Amino acid sequence: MQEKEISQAVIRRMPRYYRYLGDLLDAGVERISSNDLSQRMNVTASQIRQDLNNFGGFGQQGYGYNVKYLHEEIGKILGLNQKHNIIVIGAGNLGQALANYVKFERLGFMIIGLFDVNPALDGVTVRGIRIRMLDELEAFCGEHHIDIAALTMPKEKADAIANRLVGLGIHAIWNFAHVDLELIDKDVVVENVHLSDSLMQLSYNIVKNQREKENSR
Amino acid sequence: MQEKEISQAVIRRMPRYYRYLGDLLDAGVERISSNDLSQRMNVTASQIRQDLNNFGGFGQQGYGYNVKYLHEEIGKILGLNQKHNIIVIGAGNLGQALANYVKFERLGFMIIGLFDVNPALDGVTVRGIRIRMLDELEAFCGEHHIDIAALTMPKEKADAIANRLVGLGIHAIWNFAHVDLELIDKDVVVENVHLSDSLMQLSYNIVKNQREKENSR
DNA sequence: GTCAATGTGTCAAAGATTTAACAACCAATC
DNA sequence: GATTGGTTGTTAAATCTTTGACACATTGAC
Repeated sequence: MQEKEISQAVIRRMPRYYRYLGDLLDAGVERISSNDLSQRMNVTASQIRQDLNNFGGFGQQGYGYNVKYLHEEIGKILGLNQKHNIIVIGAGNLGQALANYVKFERLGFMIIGLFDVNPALDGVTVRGIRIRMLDELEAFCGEHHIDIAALTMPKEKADAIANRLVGLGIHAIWNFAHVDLELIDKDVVVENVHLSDSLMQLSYNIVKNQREKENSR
Repeated sequence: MQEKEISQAVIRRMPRYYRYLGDLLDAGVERISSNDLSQRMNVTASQIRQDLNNFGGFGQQGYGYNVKYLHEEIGKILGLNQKHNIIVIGAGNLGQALANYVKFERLGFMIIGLFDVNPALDGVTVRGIRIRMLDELEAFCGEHHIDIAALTMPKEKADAIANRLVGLGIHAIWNFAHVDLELIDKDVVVENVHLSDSLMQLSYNIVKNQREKENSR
């Protein structure tokens, strides 16, 4: 039934296309060729055409791509044509930062709940969103349809909470805790944001750069 | 002079090895085989051996890898044997979240400065780090050796600030702003953390999952 | 309406990454 | 100190990804 599995390498590039097309749209550009776009984005035109063709032919020979249409289509591919409700578990700085990020709402990601265990935070609101205690989780999930749970709490508690959420029917986890979640249900979609890993990668490249400079002297 | 370029695909996996080896170390495990590790990490043993061999032979036939030694060596590869000073530009929730993240310090990443343009934040301290106004940037960078600048401010200002930092001699940028930085110096190392992109990837996989479930009914 | 210019979709080649296979080596036991 | 079992480093094959090339459709100028 599946058309054909599309590699995650391709998927990783789609949000970037979406962003560039959005910028072009804002700038009033009506049409664009893969060649023109490739120069702006610093990738090959071939890659752009190949990537887009995974999802069907959005362009027209001799014309290029209609910016508005392509932007919309990529939006659909990424699921941005539907709203996604998010709850954030862990209302510390990071959790609150996510709640304050207005950009997400424009993409259809609505943060509708914040949870924590710290009684000092009970009832505090962040951009109109009330922080609730974790024991209200079950009731809240019963009342609202939740698509995504963002985990921004210490890693020690991540597995337990994640599986509690899975038990409540949540199918997607945006994981900021620095562990690989071990979930009871293998069908749950997990996207990890491991800031330490990102920092270590940066560090590797710094050291590499240093070595290269030393060697070229 | 360069030994051999190591692909970023390999580098991306190194922090994860580092983390697992750290956990094993804490658990008191002395030695581990690529096979055992591969099962814990859910990758192939072949990949582990191949990855590690990019940097030299850390193991011993018939024995495996010494956990402590390998952990240290990967640390060195990732540049964790030296301290890195970080300044954060943008002392909003995200900037403060980074400043509060104690984990980074244990890896040698020291956040020593926070900068913002909001006068209401002037002089406020986060975990002992004083928030400074952006016009103090030049003086601060003159007094301290800065390795990394983390950009957690709105994307509109990112390019200007980034190039100002590059002008001050900073060679690495940890970019949380949702733009591709256009830098005057191509030798600067940039590591992007695009949370929106990550969320869109998650969204794609949610929609994909939905489709698959529908099709299998 | 014709024709040159443009630019996609697609196929094939090149390149990169991952996996499998195995020889060479070490550890541990007897 | 020989022998068995275990495990690496490394080579080769398989797979996946990216790039290049071009047939063919469409546009726009005249």
